[in-house]
Amino acid sequence: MPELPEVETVVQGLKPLVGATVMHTVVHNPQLRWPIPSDFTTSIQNSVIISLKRRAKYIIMQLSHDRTLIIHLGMSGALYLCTPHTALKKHEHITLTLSSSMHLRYHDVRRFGSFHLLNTPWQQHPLLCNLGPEPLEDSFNAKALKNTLKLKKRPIKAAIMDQRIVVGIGNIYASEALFASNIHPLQPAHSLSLRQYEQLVSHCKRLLTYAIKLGGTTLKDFVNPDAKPGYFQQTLHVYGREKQPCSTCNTPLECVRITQRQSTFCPHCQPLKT
DNA sequence: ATCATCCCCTGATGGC
DNA sequence: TGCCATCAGGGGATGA
Repeated sequence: MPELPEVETVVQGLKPLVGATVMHTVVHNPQLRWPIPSDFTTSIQNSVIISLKRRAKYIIMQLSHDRTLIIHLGMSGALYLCTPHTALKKHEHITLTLSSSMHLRYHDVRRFGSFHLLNTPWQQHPLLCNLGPEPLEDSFNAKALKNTLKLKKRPIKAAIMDQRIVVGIGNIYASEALFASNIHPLQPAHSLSLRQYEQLVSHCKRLLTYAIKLGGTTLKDFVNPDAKPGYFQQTLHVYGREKQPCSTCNTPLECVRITQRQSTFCPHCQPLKT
């Protein structure tokens, strides 16, 4: 599934499209996370792609005439380039024909992704105006995070997966960062020491940076909607490893549900401190 | 205001 | 082999 590093990789891979014009658009299935409005195809026609960037897990495509296309890949979304002759796959919902005569296709099995075409500044959009800091920027640091969460009783794992607290940390990175920091996922956020926040922040940054670096292997395959980074297979210590021995102490890993998400942890290495 | 819970969707998986 | 139930998950909507 696309996490922050994969979205970053997709954005880098789409950079060659800057300068291209959207000649023609076909919406094969408008039923995504939010329905694509019927005027989408005419509204985006003849737009020039000015720039591409990432904010949280959103792809921000700046277009001519002060329009912005915001794409979220949801759980299973993928963007890839192909020729017009490439057969349409089952879950391809949108095709953009570009001036380079290439197709940019959106593929999304579970349709949790979204397309929004804006004519207002994207920073003001309801979905983006309350986002927390980027985890790799200096504004995400131990002191600021501890201050933000000093009165919050919710589990630390729920807090760091909250978009308003910090963006881009999904279930995998939250689980792995907490394991690396020896923090129990149910630990109330306000009860963490500054030292623990320093560990947590630094491991979040380290894991995301490492995954972005490995995203390079995804980059060359990004035309393949089924491409999965080797990162997922290789370096996970707790995610998806319930009942398997801890890589540090061999204690069987345990699993709790936090905000409807599986949260695997080592009961020995990640003690709950009361 | 703050949280936990529900829900959207499909493919993979497991039980029978 | 087929059929059904269960589950995963980002994150907005809902309700306590």
